[in-house]
Amino acid sequence: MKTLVVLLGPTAVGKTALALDIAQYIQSPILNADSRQIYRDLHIGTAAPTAEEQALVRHYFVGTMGLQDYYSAARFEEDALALCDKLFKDHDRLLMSGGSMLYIDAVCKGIDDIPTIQEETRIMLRERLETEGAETLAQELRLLDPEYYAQVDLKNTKRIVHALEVCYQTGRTFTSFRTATRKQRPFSILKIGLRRERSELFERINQRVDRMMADGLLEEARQLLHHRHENALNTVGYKEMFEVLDGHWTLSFAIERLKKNTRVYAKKQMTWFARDPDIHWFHPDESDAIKNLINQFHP
RNA sequence: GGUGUCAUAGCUCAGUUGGUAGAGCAAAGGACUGAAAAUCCUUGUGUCCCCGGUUCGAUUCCUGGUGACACCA
Repeated sequence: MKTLVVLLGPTAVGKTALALDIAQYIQSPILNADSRQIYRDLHIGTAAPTAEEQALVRHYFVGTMGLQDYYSAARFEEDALALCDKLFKDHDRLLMSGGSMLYIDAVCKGIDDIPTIQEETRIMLRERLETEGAETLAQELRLLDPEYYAQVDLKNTKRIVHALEVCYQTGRTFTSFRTATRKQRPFSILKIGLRRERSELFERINQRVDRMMADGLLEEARQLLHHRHENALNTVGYKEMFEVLDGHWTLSFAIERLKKNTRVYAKKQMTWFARDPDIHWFHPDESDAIKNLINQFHP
């Protein structure tokens, strides 16, 4: 039986270093599950694996997409499964490492099959949102998909817009695509979660932000300024630097906000992962215990 | 050493004409199915510096401490 070992945890907890260790131990490449490190040109701000680290272990899904390319959790599910299928021919165990919650769940549990929304539909809805407002769109959703309207957080405009996109493009309700069934995988999955004391994690986040600044995050953001409206750059680290480059924020204020926003992100990840009963939790220093667990794992 | 001002949430402060208190920041909790590092929701945590006094009742007024700051020596 083939096994996918999934190493997950909040940002800055120490996944990258441990992943290199584990990958070498089980002789696997690393399948990176990170919705931002997958983009080319986002090096410093996403703390992406460096060239040296990538020379030690083969990495997939790092720097493979252009900033303007459309990508999603569903695409990741598809790409990752295809890659697993291929790599399992030569490996009994593969390592996936990352912190993008929905990406990990898409691979481990599956995500509903919903048609990819075409560019025209997306643009049309975006324009209607701007001209007619969220309330009008919400009322329209009430007519087109009353069931989802009753469930959705009506203040979360993104959700409403997406549901309408699906309704328009397919002529079906968004609800009809939402099966919420857990997909079966042709391999077993072992989830290993990394966690630290909150104060310890926050201290690491602060230090990492300081290091990013020293490594030239502001300059990296300056190079990417003309791509700022791409979703790839709607990202902690770059958003704050753009405010500085616009002259809206001082650098020191931006650094404080960047640290805070990273802490909030880490908290959000922990909340998400805490709901998953399949995760085995460890401190990042417990690499021996983690290796033992991997060895003992016989599904 | 003397005089004055201040002492309230993790921080910076407001406030209570005497009925145990609230803003900002920081923080905490949560939702989540195709943009997810996205998007969205909820929450005030407190010996009001300490010992006494006055009072039905003191964080508030008074005496005395302690600490910080300022000015004078």
